Amino acid sequence: MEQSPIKKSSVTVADVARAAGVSKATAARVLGSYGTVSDAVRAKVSEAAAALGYRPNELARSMTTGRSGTIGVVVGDIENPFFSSAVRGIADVARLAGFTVILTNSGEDIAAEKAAIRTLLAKRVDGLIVSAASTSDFEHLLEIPDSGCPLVLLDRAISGIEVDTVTTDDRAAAEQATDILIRKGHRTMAYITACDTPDHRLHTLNDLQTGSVRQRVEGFVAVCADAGIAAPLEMVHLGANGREKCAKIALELLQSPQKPSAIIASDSLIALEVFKAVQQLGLSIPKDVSLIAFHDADWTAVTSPPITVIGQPVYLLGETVASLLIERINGAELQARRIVLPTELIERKSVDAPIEVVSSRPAR
Amino acid sequence: MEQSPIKKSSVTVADVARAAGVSKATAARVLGSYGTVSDAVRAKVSEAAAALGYRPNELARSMTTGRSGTIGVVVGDIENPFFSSAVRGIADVARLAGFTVILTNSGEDIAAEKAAIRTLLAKRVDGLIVSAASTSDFEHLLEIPDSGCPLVLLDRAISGIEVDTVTTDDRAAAEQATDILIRKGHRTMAYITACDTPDHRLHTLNDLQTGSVRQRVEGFVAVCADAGIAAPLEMVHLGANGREKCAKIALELLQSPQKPSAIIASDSLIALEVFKAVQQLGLSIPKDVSLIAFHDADWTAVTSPPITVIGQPVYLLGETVASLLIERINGAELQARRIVLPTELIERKSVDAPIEVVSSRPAR
DNA sequence: TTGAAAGCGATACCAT
DNA sequence: ATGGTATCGCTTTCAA
Repeated sequence: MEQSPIKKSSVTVADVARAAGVSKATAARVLGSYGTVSDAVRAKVSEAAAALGYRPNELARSMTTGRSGTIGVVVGDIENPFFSSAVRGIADVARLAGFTVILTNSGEDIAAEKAAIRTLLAKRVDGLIVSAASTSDFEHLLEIPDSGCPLVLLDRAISGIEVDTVTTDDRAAAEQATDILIRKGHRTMAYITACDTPDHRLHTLNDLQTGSVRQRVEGFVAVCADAGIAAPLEMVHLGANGREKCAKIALELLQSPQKPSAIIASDSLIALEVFKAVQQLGLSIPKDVSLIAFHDADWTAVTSPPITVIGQPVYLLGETVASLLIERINGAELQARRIVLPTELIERKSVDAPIEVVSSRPAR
Repeated sequence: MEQSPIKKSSVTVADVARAAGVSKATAARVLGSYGTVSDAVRAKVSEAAAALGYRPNELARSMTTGRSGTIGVVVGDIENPFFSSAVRGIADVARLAGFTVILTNSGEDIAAEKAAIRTLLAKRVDGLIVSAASTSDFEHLLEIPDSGCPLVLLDRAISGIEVDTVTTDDRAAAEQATDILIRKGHRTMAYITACDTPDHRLHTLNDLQTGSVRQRVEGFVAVCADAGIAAPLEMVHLGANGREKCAKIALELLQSPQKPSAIIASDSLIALEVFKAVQQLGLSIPKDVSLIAFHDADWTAVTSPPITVIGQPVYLLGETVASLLIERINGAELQARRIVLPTELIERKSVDAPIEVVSSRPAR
């Protein structure tokens, strides 16, 4: 009496081999498509496998081959369109190369990031892509290549760690944006970011733990300084993570006595909250306040006015980071590569001269 | 002469056991935290493990325990904010329960979906969440529970398959939206969806392969029929997948002699293209055309005018589907549950009466 | 509490 | 071309 093909415990190579009347080794050869087998045997085994409903156990295979066919990805927040787009790029390249993606959200929390990496390493991913939450706390990242697992950094470089890194030219982009604003006559600006410090104030550039933001603020500050604007660091506003906090910051800023005449939003989520706040207060862009946002989110083109943005090749960023990683997995032994993708300032209608130019020249 | 702790091939329980001077079994007990060990031994082993830089091999563990601690997720497109939000919900619940998520994009392609599922099953995921591309081609889905792997359907129910399913009340939502439009006096409407058929035309409701869309169109058609509107099926427009195709459809529709006075967009991506098309043609919402969109994407509140939408609890959808799956993984043996989450019509400013009401009443 | 040994499901090396 | 068998790293009886 034959067993029904639907049995709980799975069918193994041994089962198939028995059914086909060959050795385990031979059955394994055809099922795993390696080695050499005669056509006759191949047919017999395939048939038996189909009849029994054989499904390979990739875990067992991974254990002996040492490759899991999996790459781990750690990002801050998959809900952020920036990351979803990058992840899509990663996933597409990975799939084409025969890899599968394990995705984890760190929520930009360093402890969560560490835990995620530990888990991923335990699952023996063939490689790891991480968008690091901190530029200073990265010992756990160093352990990755040490344990023999290739690592590629996404969007955020870390100077103390020699691995492939793919970023966009954040500094140049920020300089360009700031420059445009200053040329228009802006002197009081605000750079809003989700980054934060314990006391929510920015004392030095070293307080900025997100690599990309650090670069941008450096650019912002440098251009401001060149223009003779005092204390540019004080124009950087931290802690805009999550809708509420973000809205609160935007609202306070726009109602403050030192209301900036222009705002640079460090991502599209922040830009959206700024936009909402402006509407809510009955102000208008760019008359009352100019706005430039990082990330050319799809909706930024349809608002009134459409928003001037720094377009980043996000999908490409994902594709590139995945490609580099896969090269490493396949054994490429080269120096660490640092790829910087260009951005593009897309001028729309959210920037204009400030209403009252507070110039340093004597009035009248 | 001791080996450096940084050796290529990984440190195993056996290595730790040797270093700690205990048996492999004992070392495994403390490293895997199971069984009973004396405190003294535990300390010794832990110490040795730390010194050697031991990292557990989850693959090996999975092979003997039969659990991989992983759940597979198959969605159409992670870049679509609908799915990113749902995936975030899934990932959060999964992480709390100690599971990790393998994410795959099907691109709504049935072959890709099948391949993904095969791979996931081979990797021995503990459970599977899929947003099925087709309501009719689902034999491959049936094999999932047959092979002993719990399956939960996300957002799209399939009548022929008895598994847990979490959806939103698409039909009711569509009825409500359609009703609002008709009450305002609209008779010529357009329902735009990414769904498609070989000839891009909708002959019968059965042509609709996406579960959720099928429900919505049923609602749309039913309410239209109730209102005495002829041939509502012809008001359903297919193939709006991808920016270009989507834009093309919107543009054609808005310039056609039978220009609809109202449009229902089946997701936020479509709504955006419609919005762009309207702007591009110099038309205005809601004067020239009314618009209602499925999915309360964040930006829909800030456009001019803000868009009336059908808010879906997407993150909750993800959380729920993950919770159900995990219950099953933990052995829950109940009948298939079909959970339908409520939606909420959020009225903003994109709906108004049509300019010229083509009524069936005699003119004047 | 601890240890010895038998799997788990594949691959891989060595014969034949 | 095929078969026998050790092996991967861990868990899990079963004894001691």
